[in-house]
Amino acid sequence: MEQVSMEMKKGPWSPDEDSKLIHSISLFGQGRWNSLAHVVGLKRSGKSCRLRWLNYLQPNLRRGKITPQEQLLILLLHFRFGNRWSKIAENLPGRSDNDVKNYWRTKVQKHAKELHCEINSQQFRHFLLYQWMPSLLAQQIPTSSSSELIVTENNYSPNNINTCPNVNVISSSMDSFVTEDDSNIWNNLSSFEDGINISHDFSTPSDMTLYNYSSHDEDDQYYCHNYWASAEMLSLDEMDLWL
DNA sequence: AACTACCTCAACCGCGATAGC
DNA sequence: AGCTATCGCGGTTGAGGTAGT
Repeated sequence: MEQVSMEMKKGPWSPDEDSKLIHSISLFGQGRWNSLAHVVGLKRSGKSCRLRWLNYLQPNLRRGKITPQEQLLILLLHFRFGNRWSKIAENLPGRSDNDVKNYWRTKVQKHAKELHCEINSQQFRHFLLYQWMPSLLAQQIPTSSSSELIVTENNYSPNNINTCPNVNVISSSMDSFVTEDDSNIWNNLSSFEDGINISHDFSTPSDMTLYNYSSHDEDDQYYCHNYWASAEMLSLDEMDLWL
């Protein structure tokens, strides 16, 4: 059982507590968090220790801002997994579920609020797909102009999103995207981090975007970028097939 | 310089799932 | 089968930092 809460320290961790926890994990490994804390004299709950380790102390965690590539992945994976932050974080090396959750709450939810959209509404999903995601792609390849052009021509903005043509039409395709078999998203990826030898026959925007993220080759990224941009020119029927 | 509003993110909480006895 | 401990997840909070006025 957890130790009596009045004995437990709460709040920010001190460097000394951090080093005790790291030392304890180096000796005994992860798991049995209450015992780990007790062994090295940490007055912390097992829960608190686990959280501190997973979100802050464990090696290979990435600090700093979420990159445009990571943002793209979060948006795409959220379409598929919903608020399953740990599931999304599994696909973002070095990021914790807390990082993903914080990004979603501070950036995405805020944006939905500014647009006067429900976070899960068709309008907001459409905005993500046709404006936000292409703009994130454009940030990755600043020398290319096509996505910037697309966004400009669409002329989406917080003020006119509700009047954009077709804004209410896409939801059924999104629903099928969300319920698609999880494994499909990786169909064209041999590995996440260094997936280089991959077919260019993307079947969905998610495949393309994930490939773009995984590729370190500028030509490949440019290809992906234009592929995405060209999707904007497809009819909605064709888009349904993609999604 | 001082104040305020907003943002970021570390940490906590509650709850359901699972394991072990 | 039932109870208890532990784990893991998603939701939420709030302290500290930063930008704007």
